[in-house]
Formats: sequence, C-alpha cells, structure tokens
Amino acid sequence: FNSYFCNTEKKALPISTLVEKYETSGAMPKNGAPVAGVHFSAEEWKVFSKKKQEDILMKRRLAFCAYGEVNWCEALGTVLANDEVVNGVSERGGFPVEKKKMRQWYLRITAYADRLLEGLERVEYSESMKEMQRNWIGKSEGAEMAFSIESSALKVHVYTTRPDTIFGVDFIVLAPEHELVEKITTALQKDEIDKYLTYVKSRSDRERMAEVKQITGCFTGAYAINPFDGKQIPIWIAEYVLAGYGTGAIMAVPCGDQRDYLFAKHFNIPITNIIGSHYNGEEANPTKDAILENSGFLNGLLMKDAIAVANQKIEAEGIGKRKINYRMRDAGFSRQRYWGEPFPIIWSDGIAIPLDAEELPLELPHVDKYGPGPEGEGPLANIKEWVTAPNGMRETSTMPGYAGSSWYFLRYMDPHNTETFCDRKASDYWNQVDLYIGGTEHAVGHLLYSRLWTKVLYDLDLIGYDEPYKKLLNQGMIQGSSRFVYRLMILNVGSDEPKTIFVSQVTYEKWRAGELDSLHVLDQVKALDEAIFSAINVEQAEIMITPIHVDVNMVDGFELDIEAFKKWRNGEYEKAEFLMEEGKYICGSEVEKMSKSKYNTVNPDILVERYGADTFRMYEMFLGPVEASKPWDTKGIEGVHRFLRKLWRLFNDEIKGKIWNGNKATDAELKILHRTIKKIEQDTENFSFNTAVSAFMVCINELSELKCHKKEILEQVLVLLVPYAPHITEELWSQLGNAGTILDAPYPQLDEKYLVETSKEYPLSINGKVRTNIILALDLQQADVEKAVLQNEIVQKWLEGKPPKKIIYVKNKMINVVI
RNA sequence: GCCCAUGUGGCGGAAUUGGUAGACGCAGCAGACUCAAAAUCUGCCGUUCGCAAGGGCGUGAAGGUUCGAUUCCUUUCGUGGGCACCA
Repeated sequence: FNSYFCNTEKKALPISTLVEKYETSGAMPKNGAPVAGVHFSAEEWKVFSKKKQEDILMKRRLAFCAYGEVNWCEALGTVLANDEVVNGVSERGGFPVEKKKMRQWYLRITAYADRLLEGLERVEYSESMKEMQRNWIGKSEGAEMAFSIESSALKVHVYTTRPDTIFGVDFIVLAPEHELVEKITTALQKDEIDKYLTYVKSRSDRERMAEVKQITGCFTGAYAINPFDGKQIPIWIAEYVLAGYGTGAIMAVPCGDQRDYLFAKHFNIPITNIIGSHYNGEEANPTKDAILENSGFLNGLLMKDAIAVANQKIEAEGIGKRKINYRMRDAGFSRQRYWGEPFPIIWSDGIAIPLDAEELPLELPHVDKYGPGPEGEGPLANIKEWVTAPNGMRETSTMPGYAGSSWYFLRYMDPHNTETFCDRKASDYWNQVDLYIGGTEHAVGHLLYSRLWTKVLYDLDLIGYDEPYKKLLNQGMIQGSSRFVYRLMILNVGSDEPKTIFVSQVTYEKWRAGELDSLHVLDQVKALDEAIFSAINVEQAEIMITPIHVDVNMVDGFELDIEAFKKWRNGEYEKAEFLMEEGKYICGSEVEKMSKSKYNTVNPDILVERYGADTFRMYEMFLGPVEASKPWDTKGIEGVHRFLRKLWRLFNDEIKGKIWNGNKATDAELKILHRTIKKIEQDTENFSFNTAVSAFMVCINELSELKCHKKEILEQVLVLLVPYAPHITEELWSQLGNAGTILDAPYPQLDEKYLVETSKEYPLSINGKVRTNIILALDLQQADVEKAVLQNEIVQKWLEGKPPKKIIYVKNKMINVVI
C-alpha cells in the first residue's frame, strides 16, 4: 500500500518518493499541453484537498482500491466465486446471481507484466508451464485509435493488433458495460439495449465463456466514422467483448476474424472484402499474407507490411498511437469473507489510512456467526466494536488465500522472528527455494502471484532475489471419483420459490442430450408424486437441472444414502424430495481432481494404519510418473507391501531369526548391486521414482533367488532405499549392528566394472523382419559389424550372393540388413 | 470457445528418447506346501490362426516421413487441468 510502481525505473518505490515528486514538479506531460483532470503542477498539487491527493495516489499504489464487478447473490446476501455459480444460479440453494459493482482491493500485477515475462528466462519451469504463464500475461502489440461518432463530440477508442485491416471494418462492438453505451444509444434503440443489458447482467462469466456459439448482441443506433474513408460504421454491443481488456471496444473485420464474421452473418451486416480471393464468403480468413484491396492508401500492400504503414499513418494523423497491451488484469485482492487476513486499513472520510507498525499485526477477531455483513460486506462488518476505530471505520474485507501462499516460504527461513517476516540475513543465507513441487493447477494463479510478490519485496530491498522458485516440478494431481446429485428446479410455478426436487443421473443425461423435454421430465415427476405435480402449472413451467457435488462418503457405489444426505451441511437438504428409480437414488460420477470442494477425498490414515507409512509412501511413488495425474486407487498397494516384507526376509527368518551373514559377495551378487546403484542414481536424478521402485523390486527378487543374505550387499541396498522407505531401512540398519544412524552411512559408490558385458546377442533383421540373433563383441565399429554380418553363414544364405543395399548397426540395439 | 497436458493388455504403468512393444506391480488361471486357511514359492497371462513348430494383427483413429515410428509431422476424436470469449 505504501509503494507505487515507478514507470521510469520499472520498479516499486516508496509512495513518499512519488509525493515528493508531486510536491516539487507535479505531474506534467513530457511534451504537449497538459490535459485537465490528468496533469497538474506542483502548485496545483499543494492546494488539492487531502481527499483529492489521496485519490490521485490511490491510482498509483501497488495495493489499491477500485470498483469491480462481482457475482452478487441477493438471496444469500453475499458475493460468490465463479465456482459457486452454476447455470447462473447459486450452487447452494439455487438462487439468482447477478453482476454488481463493488469497491475492491487490487494488486497492480499489470505493472510487472514485462518483468514477469522476462523472469521466466531465468527459472527452471517446464516449457508448458512457462507457455501457460506467457499466454496468461498475453502481451500483444497493436494500435489504439479513436473513431469519431456521428453527430456527437464523443469518440470511441478501439484497440487492435491488426491496423492493416482498418478498411475492412464493418462495425464496432462495445462491451455491454462500456461507459459510452448509455451516452450514444438512440431513443429508438433504447428499449432493446436495456433489455439486452438486463440479459447480460444475469449471465455469469462462465456462461459468457462456454456458450460462444450462441451469438448475441444489440445495435445502439449510433454510427462511428472511419477516420480514413469517412465510411459510416454501426456501433453494436455484445457480450463477447470484455470491458476489462484493451479499451473495451473492438473494430470488427468480418472477412478476417471468424467471430466477427459469424456476428455479421447473424445480424445481416454487409461484409467488406479487403483480401480478394483469400476470402471465400464462407468463413473468415485471418491471414497476414494477402495483398490488400479496397483499402485506400494500403491498396496493393502485403498485410504483414501494411501493419507498419498503417501504424505510421495513424500516428501521423493523430488518430491514435501504437500500444502494447496485456491480457492480464490486476489481481483482485479482497474477499467478503471471514477467513483471511484482515486489512490493516482504516477508512476516514473516504481516505484509506494504513495502521502504524506498532499496531501490527492486526488479528482476525473472534465472531459468533459467519454470516455476511450488510450490503454484501464481509462477516467482520457485523462486529460493531471491531469495525469502529477512534479515527474511522475498519476495512471489513479480508485478504484472499494468496496473501499467505505468495510468500510463506520466506517465513520458514526465520519462523520465530517477532520484528519482521524474515530477517534479511536469513533470506540471504537460504536464498531461493531450490525445488518447488506443485501441481499445474497453480500455473496462472499462485505461481504468478508469488512471483509478483517476490519481485515487490526485492524492489523494496527486503530480500535479495526477485524469483521465488529456482526449479519447479509439477507433480500430477491425484484424482478422485466424484459423485453428483441433480437438482431439478421448476420455475414459474406461481409461487416465488421455485419447486425443487432431485432427479437421478439417467434423467439428467437424457434431458441434457435432448432426449427428454421439460414436459416429459414433469411427467416423470407426476408419475412419482401426484401431490408435488398438482401444484405445478405445466403450461408455464420452465425447468433447470443443475449437477451438485455430494460427499462420496454418503454414496455406496452410485447409490445415495438419502438419510445421510438430508443431514448433510447442517440439514440444508433436510426436506429434499427425490425422483427415485426402483427405490434407489443413483448418483452421477466424474473423475476429477481430488479436492475438498468436490467432496471426493479419501482418508489415507486407514491405509497407513494397515500397511505402515513406508508402504503408503512407496505406493504413491510407484503409481506412475510424478508429473502425471492419476486416479487414486488402492488396489496394487499389496505389491509394494509384499516387496517390503520380502526385503525384511532377507535379514530375518520367521523360525531361525537373524539370517544375514558376513560372507564375501560373489560377482553375480555384486552385478545385481551395481546395476541397481546405477539405475537408482539415474532415476532419482530424473525424478523417475516409479521406475526406481521397480528397480528395487527386481533387485530384491534377484537377491532372494540367489538366497543372498550378505551384509556387504544388503547394507548398501538399504542406504539406496532410505529416501523411499525411511522407517524400515532405519530399523534393518540397526539390526545389522551398525553404530549411528543410516543417514550417516556413506552413499554406495558405483563400480563400473560390474556392469561391463563382454559380448552381446543382437537381433538381426533383414528388410525389417527379425530373422535371427547373432553374437558380436561389444564396441565394434560399423565396418567390423558389416564384415561380421556378411561372413555369417545364415546371412549369406539369405543374400544369395547379392550384396545388400545397406547394413544399419544401431549400437547395443540391433542390426538391420536391407536387401 | 481458448491455453496446457495426455491417450500403450482386464488395471496402474515400462520402453536406454527412432531400433525385438508390454519391464515392474495388481488382478486372473494352473500347480507346490498345508487337515484346512493365511503366508510363501513355481509356471502361464495383448489378440488371433495352429496339436505344435511357427505365422498374422496390435500403442485412441486416419494419413505422412523413414530400412525401421509408442516415439517425429499433419488431421481428427476422447480424457484431465486451467480460464478473464483477449480482438
């Protein structure tokens, strides 16, 4: 809050630096005349009211307040996450949700866009992870230009990456939330626009995203003027244009952009072709390789080259300017919730005042109820004594999860420090996190926030590095099998409350596939319960079916335990009614990531109790590659458990007790050992833990077969195995009578001489078919191999005296003879 | 719809990164030990034709490059993760 992003130095500086600057030189343009409301001189700054000064500073702070849209649920009296909105209604209760502007805190991550991009060059993340972050930041180069509006002094600013297509603009689309909408809409179109705005307000972000095929929009009645040829361009609004990106307005070029094309076709807007035969009238062609036509001063130019020409002209004529845009937006940093760090901010006459250092930390107060506060504020707003401060009112929002997750690793370096989050000496000593293990689901959330946070701390000289994680390993997600119930809501039934009943998976699937229409669904309800049905006016009824996650522990296979369901969530579904099948309610299922919010978690304690932590640990590694997602399934854990028991039996016998001995190892045994050392070394280095576990299994199987109980071999195997099965190895180590702990034991040294093979049998293939095996010494050169092959009796017989076209010898693999 | 990942036996997965597909484990089948069970051990285990020896077909689907493709390229379908329809 007390920092701002300096655009000259490209880093965070204390806000006091900015205040000083304003006091000495104000905020004046580098060249050209100052614009009222944007620029001011030092003298003007000094006479601004305190409130006005703070408002100006707020626009530069790294943590700042602004108005943003949230999902508002009137019935629940609270703000909902996208996740909590399904089919446009709240997941809990099925109440309507709409967009609402509310004051929110943000972190100015957009200021760091370039540095977040650049920093990716210096960290070891997987390419796909870097790609995801780059796409999220979404840097694009283009031009912003102004179109005059017919019979109005107003202008509409659009951002485009394709200024070369300026003569192909057939309409302009504003985001429905755009401030110009109400100013330019003509009287004739007003009703229709209002209707459309109401519709958009009811749509969740998810819906606006998922239903792209459904084309919606509305004409404002106003026209813009193409600055180059004076052509009249109708101005529309449509939900596919987002208020938050660019200028919230686009110029549509239907012959070059498929979405614009579909929009034009749908609303019968004539299409101008500027790319000649590259446009076939059937679909848009986003090429940059066409020669421009119907394009005024750009005629005859290749589109690629025309971009620069257009840009130059746009700037020369003062129509607009080149601009770099990012698709990333500032990160919302407040939540209307209880659980989160409270903001150390007091509001006084509309000014945000941070608490003094002595007053920190500000702790979350105890509440009796977690219900939302008035006007959609968080639960803290309900505690009058807490909210009221001597000099104003406390901020009642709390911080989101990433306020903690972004920098917790620093606290681990100095956890008992009461003065600061982490002493600079400690963070310098430990430096960056060497290896960070996390799932890909954090690609554009946590990992980006954490990188931002670290950069800010670095700028403020609080830590000595600006990337938190040196190397990132993406472990796959363990997936769980989720269960769903399907909430059927019958709307327009005459009463305010929609009628709710739960239908089973079969009904839902049929309805979704269009095999069952509303009337048939209602018929089913009727067949089941006349009483429910009689209250419904079938003619008017509309239905909506929403899948809802239920706790897997309440479901036996796919059959819902109805009594448990009714008691669930403090009796939220106490009065639930069901449309059953043969007395059973059958749930739907889906494999998705295991997560509390999806109620599909399993408890590992039972397995640990039965098999021990070593087995559980090794089994998780054995499941598959760390990076791969895999569904959780315990069948197979027996195998790992058997392996550990087998290991135990190399040391102990049920009857004889201790059976390990001090005999000298044979070459065969040493071969097994050193092969294992090599494999484990490689696999551990490559994080290939599943194959490492396999290698241990092979090793123990082979040693068992040889009845090898020799300490010389066994203790080295134990040391290799420590990170995989720490408990059992420690125990067996002490049984061997060794002093100290196994962790102090030297790591086994690989002796290559036990890996050397003297000769090898190679498969010999003639024209791709494997014919025989021949034995060759290792380390032969291509010429030696050819000679040996040609002298081979069997090969000579196949060749029948004709020389082969080619002999391919792949080292240590096979020999291929092409006839 | 967009971005990222992924697809191999009944199942989890392996394949030295272009060189004998199915290591290791689970499940299954047969056998040994046992009064019996558990535990343990041995053998079989992609599919198909065949008594067998030995063939044919097989890495989501369709093409392509190559002497040779699970691996590289194009198209396409399915699944998982993320999302802010990004002009």
